[in-house]
Amino acid sequence: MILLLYMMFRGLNKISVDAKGRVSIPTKYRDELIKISKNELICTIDLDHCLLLYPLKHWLKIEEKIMKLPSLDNSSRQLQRLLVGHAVEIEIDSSSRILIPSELREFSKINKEAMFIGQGKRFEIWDYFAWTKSREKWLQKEKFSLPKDFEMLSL
Amino acid sequence: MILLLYMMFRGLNKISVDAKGRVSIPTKYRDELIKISKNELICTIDLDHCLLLYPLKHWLKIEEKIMKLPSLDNSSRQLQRLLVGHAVEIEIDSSSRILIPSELREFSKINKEAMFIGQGKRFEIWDYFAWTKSREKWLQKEKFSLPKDFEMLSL
DNA sequence: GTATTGAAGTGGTAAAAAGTGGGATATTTA
DNA sequence: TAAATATCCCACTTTTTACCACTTCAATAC
Repeated sequence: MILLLYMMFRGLNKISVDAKGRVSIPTKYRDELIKISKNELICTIDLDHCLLLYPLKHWLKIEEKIMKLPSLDNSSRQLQRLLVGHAVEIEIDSSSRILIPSELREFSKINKEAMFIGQGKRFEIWDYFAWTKSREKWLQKEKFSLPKDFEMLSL
Repeated sequence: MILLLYMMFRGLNKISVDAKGRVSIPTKYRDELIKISKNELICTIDLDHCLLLYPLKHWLKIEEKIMKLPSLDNSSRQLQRLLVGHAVEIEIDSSSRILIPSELREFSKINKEAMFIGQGKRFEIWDYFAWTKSREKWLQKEKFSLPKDFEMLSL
């Protein structure tokens, strides 16, 4: 694997979920993920009904931002309840698997097959079917409406 | 559990309420909660019809802020009556349970099943059904409108 | 092509821990 | 003092977790 100073996760893997809700971390991420997270991970939900997997250290920065939002503002409270409210500490077991808590599995509809997606400093975990269906939708690109500042984004 | 200098509570647990109105504190929070609160807790109501559970020490700061609001302002008086007016001291019993006062149970519609949610320095306790219903609503994310400064919040 | 080795993936079991309910005792309140 | 409520303690059930073992796949050597 190519080594970088600031490691970014990328790419996607189809993975299977066993009866207890365990998924094994794709091999190519294992060593790096354990190293940078010290096996302290946070899993939480995303507004798009998938799950987010963060190294704890990185999560804490996000959590801090979220919890500083004003307590009497409705949207802020909602975001706090959704993201922080669902955040669970998890760790990689001796077989390089993580156990996805049943609440999060239920929320994300993850059942037997999932998609594990590198997204920079975090991963997303999708129910496989939900992933393919969502992707189709995203590819109808007329539905894109990027914030103003990014309309000229050069890819 | 992962130890931090400034511990934040996060995550959620479904808990059952027994006939006496007791709920057991999820294990992962117990030690930390007893430690930082010295088993002096305050339970009060939230504007969203759930309950709030604070370590006394932290509650006192909030109470002070609320009571400093101008007495002749209607909203302030309302907030004072609601939050300070409903605040009750409670403690964790020898079985790591708390007894939710019947008035608060009644207010929050908490009956047999509840959701216990970590929210930074405090917890929220919801009736299970009310929680799931509210969550659905929050997830319709087009309804989100965060304060200006946070619109570009990078997760 | 086949055998061997090792790593990775998968599934299961058993021990431990946590959650739950209920009875008995104590305390408060009317 | 009686009734209602709160508290403590024990026991049962369910869930969780750690550990083990088997299968499958891939790479290498013969």
